[in-house]
Amino acid sequence: MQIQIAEENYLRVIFLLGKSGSEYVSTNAIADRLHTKPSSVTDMLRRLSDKKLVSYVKYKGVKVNQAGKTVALDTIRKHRLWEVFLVEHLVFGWEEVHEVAEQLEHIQSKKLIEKLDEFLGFPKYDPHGDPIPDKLGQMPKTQNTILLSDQELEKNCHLVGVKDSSKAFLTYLDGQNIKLGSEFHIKTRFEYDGSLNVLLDKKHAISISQQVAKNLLVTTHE
Amino acid sequence: MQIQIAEENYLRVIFLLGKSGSEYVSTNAIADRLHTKPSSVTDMLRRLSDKKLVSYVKYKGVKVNQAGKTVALDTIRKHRLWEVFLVEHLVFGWEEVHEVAEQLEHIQSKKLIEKLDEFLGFPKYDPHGDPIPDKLGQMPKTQNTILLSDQELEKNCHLVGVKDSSKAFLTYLDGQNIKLGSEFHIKTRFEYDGSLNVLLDKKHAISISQQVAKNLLVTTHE
DNA sequence: ATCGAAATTTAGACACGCCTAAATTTATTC
DNA sequence: GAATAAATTTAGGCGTGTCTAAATTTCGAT
Repeated sequence: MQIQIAEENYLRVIFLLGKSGSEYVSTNAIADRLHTKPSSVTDMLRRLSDKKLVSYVKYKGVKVNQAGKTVALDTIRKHRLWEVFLVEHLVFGWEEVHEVAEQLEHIQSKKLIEKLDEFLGFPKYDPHGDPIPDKLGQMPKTQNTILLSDQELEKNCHLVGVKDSSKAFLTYLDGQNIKLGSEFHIKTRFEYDGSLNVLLDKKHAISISQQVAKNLLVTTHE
Repeated sequence: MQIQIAEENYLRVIFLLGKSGSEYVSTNAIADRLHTKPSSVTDMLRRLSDKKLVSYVKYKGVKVNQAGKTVALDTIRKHRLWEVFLVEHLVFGWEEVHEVAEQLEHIQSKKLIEKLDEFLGFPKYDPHGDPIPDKLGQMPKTQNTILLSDQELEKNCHLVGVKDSSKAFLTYLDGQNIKLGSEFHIKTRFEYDGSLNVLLDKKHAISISQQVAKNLLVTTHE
């Protein structure tokens, strides 16, 4: 059974929106994410259901099943490995890679992806800190992380990921000189709006809104 | 006007089969090269003709026109740059790269291809010795080359390209330890069948059939 | 110049993946 | 619990790209 490019895209998104396939995902959520219409999504869900890649319950939602999860993880692996390539070797910014990786992830060649993995030095995380499944679909053990908004005052921690990978958010972080690995040290937390005064990389004193702090994943301990 | 992936493929093949667009190409030739049926080719030629990318004369053949040539050259550029990447950085054999490059060539991102070109060091030739157009569609000046079958006896020359890039031929060359840059020195030419006794890379005495020699492009002088 | 073979095109069909508009189901609110 | 709003599905249609079978055109040989 041949799996089409669009099908791979849907499976990846259903898997991710459904928290690794554990929850049902709504038609509208998928349509938003893929920039298509809900009716198109319904069409595709019927097809994926016919191919036994998802569990689809009309009017309720959809979930990947075992076969669909395998395809989704494989697609995510390819997507994230290409993102690493683009950032580390072609000098793309982390806010630019998603669109291109969305095309590259559909190249069909087992050998290509294994060689790429090797070329990249078997990376465990992509440029946004998201984990890269291995060739068997196993995710690396996730580090102990908390949101910067939940971090205590006067402790050091490092950025290991972002919850929001939108271009807008990543561009904002670029502007503030915040990147993966950056060190944060919270000096003040304002109860009024939850915003923080932070010392970034021991050098820059900056202010961070709660909205932003809730999308930054940092190490729990120094 | 949006150009589809399949259309890019057809244009590339029409351009190449028609000697850089200078000759009309037959429906069957295209069908063979793309592994489709002649009737499918006819359908596509009508579409490409409607889009003014080719000159198509029913029952006679098809030729790329100026607009089509631009698309073809751009596609060839992408195809050959990816081939260089696969061979130089991912350690693919030159006989393996065509299929994968045929997928990669359709990734749409101007920035990607310019960054890739830079990463590769602006190569002028692909792993088969074929020239890579620059971003304006200009081909590098071709070196003075002749076929090994036309080379004189007792002269040194080097392999700079192959006329036949089929997997079968390239695999044969691999087996004989013949690669781009290999040095040839013809010791004997047998008039009977045109086969050659050759000293390869100053080390190996091998015999080469006329059929093979007619597909090897070598430098004219040492 | 004509007959038969080969090449090519036409006709009709189908899978994929998307759309709009209308109908249906589910959720919410009074 | 009936009315309205929101979410979802159905119906019907369209462009892309392929196919098989049948019709047409061109080419080659006598």
